[in-house]
Amino acid sequence: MPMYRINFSEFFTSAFSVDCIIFGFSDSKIKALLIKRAMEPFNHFWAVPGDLVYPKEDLPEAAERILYELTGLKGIQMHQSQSFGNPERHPQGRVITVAYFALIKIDDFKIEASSWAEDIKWMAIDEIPALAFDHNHIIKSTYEMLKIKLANEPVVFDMLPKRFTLNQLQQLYEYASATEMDKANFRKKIKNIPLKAHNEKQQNVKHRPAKLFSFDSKKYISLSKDLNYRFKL
Amino acid sequence: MPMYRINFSEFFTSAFSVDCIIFGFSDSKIKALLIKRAMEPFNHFWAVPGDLVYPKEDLPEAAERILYELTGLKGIQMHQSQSFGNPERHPQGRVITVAYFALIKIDDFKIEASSWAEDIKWMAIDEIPALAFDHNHIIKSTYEMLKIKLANEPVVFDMLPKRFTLNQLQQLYEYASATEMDKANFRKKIKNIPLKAHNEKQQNVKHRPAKLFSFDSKKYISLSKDLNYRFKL
DNA sequence: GCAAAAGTGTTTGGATTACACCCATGC
DNA sequence: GCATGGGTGTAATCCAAACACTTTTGC
Repeated sequence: MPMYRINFSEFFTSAFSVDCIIFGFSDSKIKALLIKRAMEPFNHFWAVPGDLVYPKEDLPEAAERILYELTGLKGIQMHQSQSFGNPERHPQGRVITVAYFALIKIDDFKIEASSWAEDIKWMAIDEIPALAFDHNHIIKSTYEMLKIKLANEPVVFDMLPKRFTLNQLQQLYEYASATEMDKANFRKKIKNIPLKAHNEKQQNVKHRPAKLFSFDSKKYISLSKDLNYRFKL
Repeated sequence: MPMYRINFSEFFTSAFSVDCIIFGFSDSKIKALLIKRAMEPFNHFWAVPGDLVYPKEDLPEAAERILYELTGLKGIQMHQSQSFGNPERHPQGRVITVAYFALIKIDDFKIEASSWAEDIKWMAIDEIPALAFDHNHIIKSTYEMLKIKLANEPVVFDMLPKRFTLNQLQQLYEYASATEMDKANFRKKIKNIPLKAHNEKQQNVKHRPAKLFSFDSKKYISLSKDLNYRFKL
Protein backbone atom coordinates (compact mmCIF):
# COMPACT_ATOMS: atom_id res chain seq x y z
CA MET A 1 0.00 0.00 0.00
CA PRO A 2 1.80 3.11 -1.21
CA MET A 3 1.97 5.95 1.22
CA TYR A 4 2.31 9.62 0.65
CA ARG A 5 4.86 11.17 2.93
CA ILE A 6 3.67 14.68 2.16
CA ASN A 7 0.19 14.97 3.47
CA PHE A 8 0.63 17.58 6.13
CA SER A 9 -0.67 20.91 5.10
CA GLU A 10 1.60 22.41 7.73
CA PHE A 11 4.48 22.07 5.31
CA PHE A 12 2.89 24.22 2.67
CA THR A 13 3.17 27.37 4.70
CA SER A 14 6.28 28.99 3.33
CA ALA A 15 6.92 31.45 0.55
CA PHE A 16 9.87 32.02 -1.60
CA SER A 17 11.35 34.95 -3.31
CA VAL A 18 13.93 35.75 -5.92
CA ASP A 19 16.48 38.48 -5.29
CA CYS A 20 18.31 39.94 -8.26
CA ILE A 21 21.77 41.33 -7.96
CA ILE A 22 22.36 43.48 -11.00
CA PHE A 23 26.00 44.13 -11.69
CA GLY A 24 27.42 46.85 -13.86
CA PHE A 25 30.77 48.50 -14.50
CA SER A 26 31.61 52.19 -14.47
CA ASP A 27 34.39 54.44 -13.15
CA SER A 28 36.66 51.39 -13.14
CA LYS A 29 34.45 49.76 -10.52
CA ILE A 30 32.02 46.90 -10.41
CA LYS A 31 28.74 48.15 -9.00
CA ALA A 32 25.43 46.67 -7.92
CA LEU A 33 22.03 48.24 -8.41
CA LEU A 34 20.24 48.73 -5.10
CA ILE A 35 16.87 50.13 -4.17
CA LYS A 36 15.72 51.99 -1.12
CA ARG A 37 12.65 50.19 0.10
CA ALA A 38 9.35 52.08 0.36
CA MET A 39 7.54 49.43 2.32
CA GLU A 40 7.67 47.35 5.43
CA PRO A 41 9.58 45.44 6.56
CA PHE A 42 12.86 47.30 6.52
CA ASN A 43 11.18 50.45 5.28
CA HIS A 44 13.72 53.02 4.05
CA PHE A 45 16.56 50.52 4.05
CA TRP A 46 18.71 49.91 1.02
CA ALA A 47 18.17 46.43 -0.37
CA VAL A 48 18.67 44.12 -3.28
CA PRO A 49 15.60 44.22 -5.54
CA GLY A 50 13.55 41.09 -5.15
CA ASP A 51 10.02 39.83 -5.13
CA LEU A 52 7.97 36.84 -4.19
CA VAL A 53 7.66 34.22 -6.87
CA TYR A 54 4.18 33.84 -8.27
CA PRO A 55 2.46 30.50 -7.77
CA LYS A 56 2.73 29.45 -11.41
CA GLU A 57 6.10 31.02 -12.10
CA ASP A 58 9.44 29.24 -12.53
CA LEU A 59 12.51 30.74 -10.85
CA PRO A 60 14.31 32.03 -13.96
CA GLU A 61 11.06 33.62 -15.13
CA ALA A 62 10.71 35.44 -11.85
CA ALA A 63 14.27 36.69 -12.07
CA GLU A 64 13.69 38.02 -15.57
CA ARG A 65 10.47 39.68 -14.52
CA ILE A 66 12.14 41.47 -11.64
CA LEU A 67 14.97 42.66 -13.86
CA TYR A 68 12.45 43.90 -16.39
CA GLU A 69 10.29 45.71 -13.86
CA LEU A 70 13.34 47.41 -12.51
CA THR A 71 15.34 48.28 -15.58
CA GLY A 72 13.08 47.71 -18.56
CA LEU A 73 15.71 45.35 -19.93
CA LYS A 74 14.78 42.07 -21.58
CA GLY A 75 16.69 39.17 -22.98
CA ILE A 76 19.53 39.47 -20.48
CA GLN A 77 21.10 36.23 -19.37
CA MET A 78 20.49 35.55 -15.69
CA HIS A 79 22.69 33.36 -13.55
CA GLN A 80 21.61 31.54 -10.44
CA SER A 81 23.63 32.23 -7.35
CA GLN A 82 22.81 30.60 -4.00
CA SER A 83 19.70 30.15 -1.88
CA PHE A 84 19.27 31.47 1.63
CA GLY A 85 16.83 29.98 4.05
CA ASN A 86 17.57 30.96 7.61
CA PRO A 87 14.23 30.68 9.45
CA GLU A 88 14.75 34.12 10.97
CA ARG A 89 15.71 35.93 7.81
CA HIS A 90 12.28 37.37 7.10
CA PRO A 91 10.26 38.90 9.96
CA GLN A 92 6.91 37.99 8.41
CA GLY A 93 7.26 34.28 8.00
CA ARG A 94 9.32 31.60 6.46
CA VAL A 95 10.65 32.94 3.19
CA ILE A 96 13.58 31.39 1.47
CA THR A 97 15.13 33.32 -1.29
CA VAL A 98 16.99 32.29 -4.40
CA ALA A 99 19.56 34.83 -5.55
CA TYR A 100 20.07 35.46 -9.24
CA PHE A 101 22.44 37.85 -10.86
CA ALA A 102 22.59 39.69 -14.15
CA LEU A 103 25.44 41.55 -15.82
CA ILE A 104 24.37 44.62 -17.69
CA LYS A 105 25.81 47.57 -19.54
CA ILE A 106 25.14 50.51 -17.28
CA ASP A 107 24.62 52.92 -20.17
CA ASP A 108 21.93 50.79 -21.78
CA PHE A 109 19.12 52.05 -19.61
CA LYS A 110 17.99 54.89 -17.46
CA ILE A 111 17.40 53.98 -13.84
CA GLU A 112 14.25 55.23 -12.21
CA ALA A 113 12.71 54.28 -8.93
CA SER A 114 9.63 52.15 -9.38
CA SER A 115 6.49 52.26 -7.29
CA TRP A 116 7.92 50.03 -4.60
CA ALA A 117 11.16 51.92 -4.12
CA GLU A 118 11.77 55.46 -3.03
CA ASP A 119 15.27 55.58 -4.48
CA ILE A 120 17.58 53.53 -6.62
CA LYS A 121 21.32 53.72 -7.01
CA TRP A 122 24.42 52.05 -8.33
CA MET A 123 26.84 51.31 -5.54
CA ALA A 124 30.39 50.09 -5.86
CA ILE A 125 30.71 46.62 -4.47
CA ASP A 126 33.16 47.71 -1.78
CA GLU A 127 31.06 50.67 -0.64
CA ILE A 128 27.79 49.02 0.18
CA PRO A 129 26.09 50.09 3.43
CA ALA A 130 24.15 47.91 5.86
CA LEU A 131 21.24 46.48 3.90
CA ALA A 132 17.83 45.04 4.70
CA PHE A 133 17.42 41.36 5.65
CA ASP A 134 20.53 39.27 5.03
CA HIS A 135 21.24 41.14 1.83
CA ASN A 136 24.85 41.99 2.66
CA HIS A 137 25.54 38.32 2.97
CA ILE A 138 23.68 37.58 -0.26
CA ILE A 139 25.63 40.19 -2.20
CA LYS A 140 28.92 39.02 -0.83
CA SER A 141 28.51 35.42 -1.80
CA THR A 142 27.00 36.34 -5.15
CA TYR A 143 29.96 38.57 -5.90
CA GLU A 144 32.26 35.62 -5.23
CA MET A 145 30.29 33.65 -7.75
CA LEU A 146 30.47 36.50 -10.24
CA LYS A 147 34.23 36.55 -10.02
CA ILE A 148 34.44 32.86 -10.82
CA LYS A 149 32.11 33.32 -13.80
CA LEU A 150 34.06 36.28 -15.09
CA ALA A 151 37.25 34.25 -15.08
CA ASN A 152 35.80 31.24 -16.84
CA GLU A 153 33.02 32.34 -19.15
CA PRO A 154 32.84 35.22 -21.60
CA VAL A 155 30.41 37.22 -19.51
CA VAL A 156 32.65 40.25 -18.97
CA PHE A 157 31.39 41.55 -22.26
CA ASP A 158 27.89 41.78 -20.85
CA MET A 159 29.16 44.52 -18.54
CA LEU A 160 31.19 46.48 -21.07
CA PRO A 161 29.83 48.71 -23.81
CA LYS A 162 29.34 46.89 -27.10
CA ARG A 163 32.54 48.53 -28.28
CA PHE A 164 35.22 48.88 -25.67
CA THR A 165 38.90 49.61 -25.35
CA LEU A 166 41.38 47.03 -24.20
CA ASN A 167 42.10 49.25 -21.25
CA GLN A 168 38.48 49.06 -20.12
CA LEU A 169 38.65 45.30 -20.30
CA GLN A 170 41.85 45.34 -18.30
CA GLN A 171 40.40 47.62 -15.64
CA LEU A 172 37.42 45.36 -15.19
CA TYR A 173 39.73 42.37 -14.95
CA GLU A 174 41.93 44.11 -12.43
CA TYR A 175 39.02 45.15 -10.26
CA ALA A 176 37.51 41.66 -10.20
CA SER A 177 40.77 39.88 -9.55
CA ALA A 178 42.10 42.56 -7.20
CA THR A 179 45.43 42.62 -9.01
CA GLU A 180 47.35 44.97 -11.23
CA MET A 181 48.88 43.88 -14.43
CA ASP A 182 51.35 45.08 -17.01
CA LYS A 183 49.58 46.41 -20.08
CA ALA A 184 51.66 44.48 -22.62
CA ASN A 185 51.31 41.26 -20.67
CA PHE A 186 47.55 41.66 -20.33
CA ARG A 187 47.28 41.89 -24.10
CA LYS A 188 49.23 38.69 -24.53
CA LYS A 189 47.08 36.99 -21.91
CA ILE A 190 43.85 37.71 -23.78
CA LYS A 191 45.06 36.83 -27.23
CA ASN A 192 43.05 33.59 -27.10
CA ILE A 193 39.83 35.52 -26.68
CA PRO A 194 38.19 36.25 -30.02
CA LEU A 195 37.87 40.01 -30.38
CA LYS A 196 36.90 41.98 -33.44
CA ALA A 197 38.96 45.12 -33.99
CA HIS A 198 37.04 48.06 -35.45
CA ASN A 199 38.26 51.02 -37.48
CA GLU A 200 36.98 53.30 -34.86
CA LYS A 201 38.58 55.17 -32.01
CA GLN A 202 37.76 56.51 -28.63
CA GLN A 203 36.38 60.08 -28.70
CA ASN A 204 37.06 63.13 -26.57
CA VAL A 205 40.13 61.97 -24.75
CA LYS A 206 43.09 64.25 -24.25
CA HIS A 207 45.61 61.61 -25.26
CA ARG A 208 46.09 59.18 -28.11
CA PRO A 209 42.65 57.59 -28.63
CA ALA A 210 42.41 53.84 -28.18
CA LYS A 211 41.09 51.43 -30.77
CA LEU A 212 37.65 49.96 -30.13
CA PHE A 213 37.01 46.24 -29.95
CA SER A 214 33.99 44.02 -29.61
CA PHE A 215 33.60 40.42 -28.55
CA ASP A 216 33.38 38.13 -31.55
CA SER A 217 30.69 35.77 -30.33
CA LYS A 218 30.43 34.03 -33.69
CA LYS A 219 34.07 33.10 -33.59
CA TYR A 220 33.72 32.18 -29.94
CA ILE A 221 31.00 29.68 -30.73
CA SER A 222 33.06 28.02 -33.39
CA LEU A 223 36.10 27.96 -31.13
CA SER A 224 34.02 26.36 -28.38
CA LYS A 225 33.41 23.35 -30.58
CA ASP A 226 37.09 22.58 -30.29
CA LEU A 227 37.42 20.66 -27.06
CA ASN A 228 40.93 21.98 -26.57
CA TYR A 229 39.69 25.56 -26.36
CA ARG A 230 38.70 26.95 -23.01
CA PHE A 231 37.86 30.58 -22.33
CA LYS A 232 40.11 31.99 -19.63
CA LEU A 233 40.41 35.55 -18.44
CA MET B 1 1.90 55.23 5.69
CA PRO B 2 4.07 52.16 5.35
CA MET B 3 2.53 49.31 3.49
CA TYR B 4 3.26 45.64 3.67
CA ARG B 5 3.54 44.11 0.27
CA ILE B 6 3.27 40.62 1.66
CA ASN B 7 -0.19 40.25 3.03
CA PHE B 8 -1.64 37.62 0.81
CA SER B 9 -1.84 34.27 2.47
CA GLU B 10 -1.95 32.79 -1.00
CA PHE B 11 1.79 33.21 -1.21
CA PHE B 12 2.49 31.07 1.80
CA THR B 13 1.34 27.91 0.13
CA SER B 14 4.53 26.33 -1.02
CA ALA B 15 6.96 23.89 0.53
CA PHE B 16 10.59 23.37 0.03
CA SER B 17 12.88 20.46 0.21
CA VAL B 18 16.54 19.70 0.28
CA ASP B 19 17.96 17.01 -1.97
CA CYS B 20 21.36 15.59 -1.10
CA ILE B 21 23.66 14.23 -3.73
CA ILE B 22 26.22 12.10 -1.98
CA PHE B 23 29.31 11.50 -4.04
CA GLY B 24 31.90 8.82 -3.51
CA PHE B 25 34.74 7.22 -5.41
CA SER B 26 35.37 3.54 -6.06
CA ASP B 27 36.47 1.34 -8.97
CA SER B 28 38.05 4.43 -10.53
CA LYS B 29 34.62 6.02 -10.87
CA ILE B 30 32.78 8.84 -9.19
CA LYS B 31 29.46 7.52 -7.92
CA ALA B 32 26.31 8.94 -6.36
CA LEU B 33 24.23 7.31 -3.66
CA LEU B 34 20.65 6.79 -4.82
CA ILE B 35 17.62 5.33 -3.15
CA LYS B 36 14.68 3.44 -4.55
CA ARG B 37 11.59 5.18 -3.29
CA ALA B 38 9.05 3.24 -1.21
CA MET B 39 6.35 5.87 -1.32
CA GLU B 40 4.26 7.95 -3.64
CA PRO B 41 4.80 9.90 -5.76
CA PHE B 42 7.24 8.10 -8.04
CA ASN B 43 6.95 4.93 -6.00
CA HIS B 44 9.66 2.38 -6.90
CA PHE B 45 11.68 4.94 -8.84
CA TRP B 46 15.32 5.58 -8.14
CA ALA B 47 15.85 9.06 -6.74
CA VAL B 48 18.20 11.39 -4.98
CA PRO B 49 17.59 11.26 -1.23
CA GLY B 50 15.80 14.35 -0.03
CA ASP B 51 13.23 15.58 2.40
CA LEU B 52 11.07 18.54 3.18
CA VAL B 53 12.67 21.18 5.33
CA TYR B 54 11.14 21.51 8.75
CA PRO B 55 9.51 24.82 9.60
CA LYS B 56 12.24 25.92 12.03
CA GLU B 57 15.15 24.38 10.18
CA ASP B 58 17.83 26.18 8.19
CA LEU B 59 18.89 24.72 4.86
CA PRO B 60 22.35 23.44 5.83
CA GLU B 61 20.84 21.83 8.92
CA ALA B 62 18.32 20.01 6.80
CA ALA B 63 21.06 18.81 4.47
CA GLU B 64 23.09 17.45 7.39
CA ARG B 65 20.07 15.75 8.85
CA ILE B 66 19.28 13.99 5.61
CA LEU B 67 22.87 12.84 5.22
CA TYR B 68 22.84 11.54 8.78
CA GLU B 69 19.53 9.71 8.44
CA LEU B 70 20.81 8.04 5.31
CA THR B 71 24.39 7.19 6.14
CA GLY B 72 24.85 7.75 9.84
CA LEU B 73 27.67 10.14 9.00
CA LYS B 74 28.10 13.39 10.88
CA GLY B 75 30.43 16.32 10.59
CA ILE B 76 30.74 16.05 6.82
CA GLN B 77 31.05 19.34 4.98
CA MET B 78 28.03 20.01 2.76
CA HIS B 79 28.11 22.22 -0.28
CA GLN B 80 25.15 24.03 -1.77
CA SER B 81 24.46 23.37 -5.41
CA GLN B 82 21.52 24.97 -7.24
CA SER B 83 17.81 25.37 -6.58
CA PHE B 84 15.07 24.02 -8.82
CA GLY B 85 11.62 25.44 -8.87
CA ASN B 86 9.69 24.48 -11.94
CA PRO B 87 6.00 24.72 -10.93
CA GLU B 88 5.35 21.27 -12.43
CA ARG B 89 8.27 19.48 -10.86
CA HIS B 90 6.30 18.02 -7.96
CA PRO B 91 2.89 16.45 -8.62
CA GLN B 92 1.55 17.32 -5.16
CA GLY B 93 2.04 21.02 -5.05
CA ARG B 94 4.57 23.76 -5.37
CA VAL B 95 7.82 22.43 -3.96
CA ILE B 96 11.08 24.02 -4.75
CA THR B 97 14.17 22.13 -3.86
CA VAL B 98 17.65 23.19 -2.91
CA ALA B 99 20.31 20.70 -3.88
CA TYR B 100 23.26 20.09 -1.58
CA PHE B 101 26.11 17.71 -2.08
CA ALA B 102 28.53 15.88 0.15
CA LEU B 103 31.75 14.07 -0.66
CA ILE B 104 32.34 10.98 1.40
CA LYS B 105 34.72 8.05 1.69
CA ILE B 106 32.67 5.10 0.51
CA ASP B 107 34.35 2.68 2.90
CA ASP B 108 33.51 4.76 5.96
CA PHE B 109 29.99 3.47 6.34
CA LYS B 110 27.71 0.59 5.52
CA ILE B 111 24.73 1.51 3.40
CA GLU B 112 21.36 0.20 4.39
CA ALA B 113 17.94 1.15 3.14
CA SER B 114 16.00 3.23 5.63
CA SER B 115 12.30 3.04 6.29
CA TRP B 116 11.42 5.29 3.39
CA ALA B 117 13.46 3.47 0.77
CA GLU B 118 13.19 -0.09 -0.48
CA ASP B 119 16.71 -0.12 -1.87
CA ILE B 120 19.85 1.95 -1.90
CA LYS B 121 22.82 1.82 -4.25
CA TRP B 122 25.95 3.58 -5.44
CA MET B 123 25.72 4.32 -9.13
CA ALA B 124 28.47 5.60 -11.34
CA ILE B 125 27.70 9.07 -12.53
CA ASP B 126 27.57 8.03 -16.18
CA GLU B 127 25.33 5.01 -15.57
CA ILE B 128 22.40 6.63 -13.85
CA PRO B 129 18.93 5.52 -15.02
CA ALA B 130 15.81 7.67 -15.39
CA LEU B 131 15.06 9.05 -11.94
CA ALA B 132 12.04 10.44 -10.11
CA PHE B 133 11.03 14.10 -10.47
CA ASP B 134 13.69 16.25 -12.20
CA HIS B 135 16.45 14.39 -10.40
CA ASN B 136 18.47 13.59 -13.50
CA HIS B 137 18.70 17.28 -14.18
CA ILE B 138 19.63 18.00 -10.56
CA ILE B 139 22.39 15.41 -10.53
CA LYS B 140 23.78 16.63 -13.82
CA SER B 141 24.11 20.24 -12.79
CA THR B 142 25.36 19.30 -9.34
CA TYR B 143 28.04 17.12 -10.89
CA GLU B 144 29.19 20.10 -12.94
CA MET B 145 29.51 22.07 -9.73
CA LEU B 146 31.39 19.22 -8.10
CA LYS B 147 33.94 19.23 -10.88
CA ILE B 148 34.60 22.93 -10.40
CA LYS B 149 35.03 22.43 -6.65
CA LEU B 150 37.36 19.52 -7.11
CA ALA B 151 39.60 21.60 -9.32
CA ASN B 152 39.74 24.61 -7.01
CA GLU B 153 39.38 23.44 -3.42
CA PRO B 154 40.99 20.57 -1.59
CA VAL B 155 37.82 18.50 -1.41
CA VAL B 156 39.12 15.50 -3.39
CA PHE B 157 40.52 14.19 -0.18
CA ASP B 158 37.02 13.90 1.25
CA MET B 159 36.37 11.18 -1.31
CA LEU B 160 39.62 9.27 -0.97
CA PRO B 161 40.60 7.01 1.91
CA LYS B 162 42.54 8.81 4.63
CA ARG B 163 45.68 7.27 3.20
CA PHE B 164 45.75 6.94 -0.54
CA THR B 165 48.17 6.31 -3.35
CA LEU B 166 49.09 8.95 -5.87
CA ASN B 167 47.60 6.75 -8.52
CA GLN B 168 44.21 6.83 -6.79
CA LEU B 169 44.40 10.59 -6.72
CA GLN B 170 45.29 10.63 -10.38
CA GLN B 171 42.43 8.32 -11.31
CA LEU B 172 39.95 10.52 -9.52
CA TYR B 173 41.38 13.55 -11.26
CA GLU B 174 41.22 11.84 -14.62
CA TYR B 175 37.64 10.73 -14.14
CA ALA B 176 36.46 14.17 -13.10
CA SER B 177 38.30 16.03 -15.82
CA ALA B 178 37.64 13.35 -18.45
CA THR B 179 41.28 13.39 -19.52
CA GLU B 180 44.23 11.07 -19.30
CA MET B 181 47.53 12.22 -18.07
CA ASP B 182 51.12 11.11 -17.96
CA LYS B 183 52.06 9.78 -14.54
CA ALA B 184 55.27 11.78 -14.19
CA ASN B 185 53.57 14.96 -15.29
CA PHE B 186 50.70 14.47 -12.90
CA ARG B 187 53.14 14.24 -10.02
CA LYS B 188 54.77 17.46 -11.06
CA LYS B 189 51.37 19.11 -11.36
CA ILE B 190 50.40 18.30 -7.78
CA LYS B 191 53.68 19.23 -6.18
CA ASN B 192 52.08 22.42 -4.79
CA ILE B 193 49.54 20.41 -2.85
CA PRO B 194 50.72 19.65 0.67
CA LEU B 195 50.80 15.88 1.09
CA LYS B 196 52.31 13.89 3.91
CA ALA B 197 54.21 10.77 2.84
CA HIS B 198 53.92 7.80 5.17
CA ASN B 199 56.25 4.87 5.71
CA GLU B 200 53.52 2.57 4.69
CA LYS B 201 52.70 0.73 1.51
CA GLN B 202 49.76 -0.63 -0.35
CA GLN B 203 48.89 -4.24 0.58
CA ASN B 204 47.97 -7.27 -1.48
CA VAL B 205 48.85 -6.04 -4.91
CA LYS B 206 50.69 -8.18 -7.34
CA HIS B 207 53.13 -5.48 -8.39
CA ARG B 208 55.37 -3.01 -6.65
CA PRO B 209 53.29 -1.54 -3.82
CA ALA B 210 52.74 2.20 -3.85
CA LYS B 211 53.57 4.54 -1.04
CA LEU B 212 50.63 5.93 0.93
CA PHE B 213 50.00 9.64 1.32
CA SER B 214 47.56 11.78 3.22
CA PHE B 215 46.47 15.37 2.78
CA ASP B 216 48.41 17.67 5.10
CA SER B 217 45.60 19.97 6.13
CA LYS B 218 47.72 21.71 8.75
CA LYS B 219 50.25 22.72 6.14
CA TYR B 220 47.42 23.63 3.78
CA ILE B 221 45.99 26.07 6.29
CA SER B 222 49.30 27.80 6.79
CA LEU B 223 49.89 27.90 3.04
CA SER B 224 46.47 29.45 2.54
CA LYS B 225 47.52 32.45 4.56
CA ASP B 226 49.94 33.31 1.79
CA LEU B 227 47.89 35.25 -0.73
CA ASN B 228 50.07 33.97 -3.54
CA TYR B 229 49.12 30.38 -2.87
CA ARG B 230 46.08 28.95 -4.57
CA PHE B 231 45.05 25.32 -4.52
CA LYS B 232 44.76 23.93 -8.01
CA LEU B 233 44.22 20.36 -9.11
C1' DG C 1 62.76 -14.07 -15.73
C1' DC C 2 58.43 -11.77 -16.74
C1' DA C 3 54.40 -8.85 -16.05
C1' DA C 4 52.69 -4.89 -14.00
C1' DA C 5 52.70 -0.85 -11.98
C1' DA C 6 55.72 2.47 -9.04
C1' DG C 7 58.64 6.10 -9.37
C1' DT C 8 62.11 9.65 -11.56
C1' DG C 9 64.92 12.46 -14.95
C1' DT C 10 65.60 15.11 -19.43
C1' DT C 11 64.34 17.73 -23.31
C1' DT C 12 61.53 20.90 -25.70
C1' DG C 13 58.24 24.44 -26.83
C1' DG C 14 54.91 27.60 -25.31
C1' DA C 15 53.29 30.81 -21.88
C1' DT C 16 54.28 34.38 -18.24
C1' DT C 17 56.97 38.11 -16.45
C1' DA C 18 59.68 42.26 -16.25
C1' DC C 19 61.01 46.00 -18.63
C1' DA C 20 62.07 49.13 -22.32
C1' DC C 21 60.76 51.77 -25.87
C1' DC C 22 57.96 54.28 -29.54
C1' DC C 23 53.38 56.55 -31.03
C1' DA C 24 49.27 59.73 -31.36
C1' DT C 25 46.52 63.22 -29.44
C1' DG C 26 45.18 67.69 -26.75
C1' DC C 27 46.70 71.78 -24.94
C1' DG D 1 57.02 70.66 -26.47
C1' DC D 2 55.11 68.07 -22.89
C1' DA D 3 51.81 65.28 -20.46
C1' DT D 4 49.05 61.27 -20.94
C1' DG D 5 47.91 57.07 -22.00
C1' DG D 6 48.04 53.80 -26.41
C1' DG D 7 50.57 50.22 -28.37
C1' DT D 8 54.61 46.78 -29.25
C1' DG D 9 59.09 44.09 -28.92
C1' DT D 10 62.68 41.33 -26.39
C1' DA D 11 64.94 38.50 -23.18
C1' DA D 12 64.71 35.66 -19.01
C1' DT D 13 62.12 32.51 -16.66
C1' DC D 14 58.71 29.20 -15.49
C1' DC D 15 55.67 25.46 -16.66
C1' DA D 16 53.56 21.63 -19.16
C1' DA D 17 53.93 17.86 -22.43
C1' DA D 18 56.33 13.98 -24.37
C1' DC D 19 59.05 10.33 -23.56
C1' DA D 20 62.52 7.33 -21.77
C1' DC D 21 64.24 4.93 -18.27
C1' DT D 22 64.97 2.48 -13.55
C1' DT D 23 62.85 0.07 -9.42
C1' DT D 24 60.12 -3.16 -6.71
C1' DT D 25 56.87 -6.53 -6.06
C1' DG D 26 54.19 -11.32 -7.15
C1' DC D 27 54.25 -15.36 -9.58
